[in-house]
Amino acid sequence: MDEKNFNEYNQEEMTEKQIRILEAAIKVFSEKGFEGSRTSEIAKEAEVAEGTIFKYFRTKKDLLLSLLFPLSIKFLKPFVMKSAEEIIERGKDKPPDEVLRELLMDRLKLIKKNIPLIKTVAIESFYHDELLEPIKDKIAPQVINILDNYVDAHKDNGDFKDYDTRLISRSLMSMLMGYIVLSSILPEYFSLYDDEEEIKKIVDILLNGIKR
Amino acid sequence: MDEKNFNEYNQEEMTEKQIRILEAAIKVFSEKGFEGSRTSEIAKEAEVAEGTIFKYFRTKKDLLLSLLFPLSIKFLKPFVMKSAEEIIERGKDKPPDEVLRELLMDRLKLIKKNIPLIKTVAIESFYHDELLEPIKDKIAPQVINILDNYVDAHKDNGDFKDYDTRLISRSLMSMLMGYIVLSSILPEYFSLYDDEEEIKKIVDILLNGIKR
Amino acid sequence: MDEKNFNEYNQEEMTEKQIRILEAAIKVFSEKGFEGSRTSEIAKEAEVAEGTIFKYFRTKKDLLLSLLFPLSIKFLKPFVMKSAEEIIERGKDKPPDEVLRELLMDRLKLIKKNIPLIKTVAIESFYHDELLEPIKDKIAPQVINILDNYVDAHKDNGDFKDYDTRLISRSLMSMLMGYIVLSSILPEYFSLYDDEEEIKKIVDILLNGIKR
Amino acid sequence: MDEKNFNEYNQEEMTEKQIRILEAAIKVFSEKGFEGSRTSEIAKEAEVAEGTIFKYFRTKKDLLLSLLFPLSIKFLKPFVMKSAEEIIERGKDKPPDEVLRELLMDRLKLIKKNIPLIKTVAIESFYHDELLEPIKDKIAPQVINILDNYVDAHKDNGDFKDYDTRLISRSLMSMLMGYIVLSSILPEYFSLYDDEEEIKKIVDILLNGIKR
DNA sequence: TATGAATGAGTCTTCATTCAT
DNA sequence: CATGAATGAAGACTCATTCAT
Repeated sequence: MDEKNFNEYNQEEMTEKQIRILEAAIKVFSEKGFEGSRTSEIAKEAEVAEGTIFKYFRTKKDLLLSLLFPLSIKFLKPFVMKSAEEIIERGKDKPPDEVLRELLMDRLKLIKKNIPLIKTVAIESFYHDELLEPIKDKIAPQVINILDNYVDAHKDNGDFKDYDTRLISRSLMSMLMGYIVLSSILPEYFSLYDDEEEIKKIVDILLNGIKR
Repeated sequence: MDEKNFNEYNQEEMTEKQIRILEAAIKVFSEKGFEGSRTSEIAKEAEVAEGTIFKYFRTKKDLLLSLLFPLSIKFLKPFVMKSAEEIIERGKDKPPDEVLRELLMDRLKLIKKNIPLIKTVAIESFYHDELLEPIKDKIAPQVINILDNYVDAHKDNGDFKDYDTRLISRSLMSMLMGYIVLSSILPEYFSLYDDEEEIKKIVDILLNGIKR
Repeated sequence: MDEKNFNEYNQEEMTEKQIRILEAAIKVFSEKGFEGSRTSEIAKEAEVAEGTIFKYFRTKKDLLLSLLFPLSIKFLKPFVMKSAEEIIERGKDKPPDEVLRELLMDRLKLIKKNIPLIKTVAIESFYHDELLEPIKDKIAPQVINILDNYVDAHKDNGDFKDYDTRLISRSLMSMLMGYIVLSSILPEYFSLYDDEEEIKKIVDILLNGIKR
Repeated sequence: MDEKNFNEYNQEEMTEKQIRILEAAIKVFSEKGFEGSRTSEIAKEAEVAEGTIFKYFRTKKDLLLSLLFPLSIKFLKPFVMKSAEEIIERGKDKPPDEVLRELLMDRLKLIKKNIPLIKTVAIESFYHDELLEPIKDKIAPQVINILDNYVDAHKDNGDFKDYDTRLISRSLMSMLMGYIVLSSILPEYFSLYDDEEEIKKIVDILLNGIKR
């Protein structure tokens, strides 16, 4: 990274070895944290020599910042593709709860497939501004924009109440994140049903509230 | 810590210097992460010699584990004191939305006052089982128990629907956590109103949902 | 060392750098003692970076324990090779005093060439059981066995009196060690003649005693 | 010590606490070596506060050098008192082997009672010239002088052969030291009989040799 | 006089990074 | 390109020594 911003990586010029290193880094970083990880362990995990890492990534920090690339590839791309339009399009002939369930279920699966990557980027962004900035500037806007569009569409067609759009978007994210985080850290307390059932109840509460 | 479990620390046998070190550790750990923090910096922050840290805390890791003590003191004690009974008691002559607002507002203030401590313990518990265990065994049960009691009381008197108690508790936590985390990381997107107003809307959504 | 016992080192798999470190360690340890030595000084003496030491020897203690290898190589191997048989063989056509002189002279030269190594291992074995054990189990038995064989042969052919074999072996060692130690620490008192002459007199006393 | 030479200590101006510290130091030094010993452990052993040690001995090194005082008190004084004259006096009406046995037995007991002190001073004198010098200049001459006198007396009256006096003295020391050191380090090999019997055989060999 | 809390210089050891092969 | 031996700066931790009480 460094001078190049992470978009420049979008060219699929990554060698197989480079990808292996990046994936090893995701694994090790997510298990030990960035500072707690050793380049030697990443090298072993990637089955390359330690020196090879530094052929592709100038520093260990570079390796961390480069995680933004797989993050946007794996996470953002499908997010964007299955975009608001599509969801709303299909939503026209379905009740809003069903659409919302589909949407959250889809995101849940996507997140669960990429927990180590997301966990690492999320946590390390607290400590490294160089990581936080691109998230703020590139990734968050896209995610938020899609959610906002979805919410706006439902507000427009009268499905949702007239809350601030962003408040509703945040509520969706909160409920999904809360489920993922709490049920994974404290499964004995918070892992109640299977994902399908959980999402159903979450959507129910989100739409109708808990008050009788 | 060592052999004693953290409850044994409840005796206020801490010297002023020990407290200063612990507070410096909270500050530095929360800014740099545990592994990224230097004992030299903690010493400077606490205005003690580096060696003094190790008089009180045998290792740097010990210092981390000792954060469980202020966590339970600062965070759990008032949580327990303003207990379910009190809340429900006062709740009898008030509408449930007002009670819930008070409850969340109170927790929000408490959390916001202790962000660095909570952030550190939360994040580092991913990487240090010795930290996770006491949280799972001692702290989480107490917090969850109080919430559950509150929710059960409202279910019993017909205020809340008949969802699984734990699901409702989790929803309360999710919405509060989601607000705190998202509005602090991405304030330009998610810091919408002042805390008072935010809590009001969060409670409104929780109770009544977003569906028109 | 670690799990492997020191015999496994017998493969000459040592790099030149490893040997240089070991020799530097012998020098510095013998001058300052193990605890009084600094790894930084050993590194300088070996002309390697301090970190390099720890590539080959996991800890400073490991470096000490590894001295057993050169000790058995340099000291035991020739001891064993010029073995009892050879000495006795040659002894057949020579008077016993001449043979004993040759034997002690030979050992004296060997010891004097390796004073720093022997001194270090001897002294540090007081303080480190991991060092003492292999000496007791591997090295001492071999040395003693050779001496015993030599003594027994002379007892058998009537040269020596019928003392306990081990008593005679010990007397040989005592007289040699006593000479080496006393004449090196207090040369002004105990360095009387040259080695050749000293050994001659020592053998004379050992064989015939001091009583007129 | 430092400026004062160790004779100045001869004034029995030592407090009970000072003595306790010195004895604790002997114990700990002999078990761990000087550099391997901690002043904290010596303080605990002496049942005084750590700071108290430094009231009496300016530095840890001072504590080591001060061992010369008990060494000369405990070891030299009786050596000198039961002096050559006395031994020779009594020796007049006894055969020389009996006298030698008594002499060595007496020294053996004295040494065995003070092993930790002697071991420490002996070993540390390799590494600290400040310790070696007084030994060379004050202690060794006295011990050697007594031995020499004893040997000379026996040479004069025709008991001993006409070897160099110092050579005979050294042989006595070597045989005694060799027995003590070897039978304590490798008792399974070299601890053959009880002290009385050992000394008898040692004297026998010294006087008459091993040759038939 | 005796204490022991506090100090900080000094130690071993780790680990990201370099570079000759 | 890839390697991995070598580096040395930096870190956690120790411990002799000081000093206020």
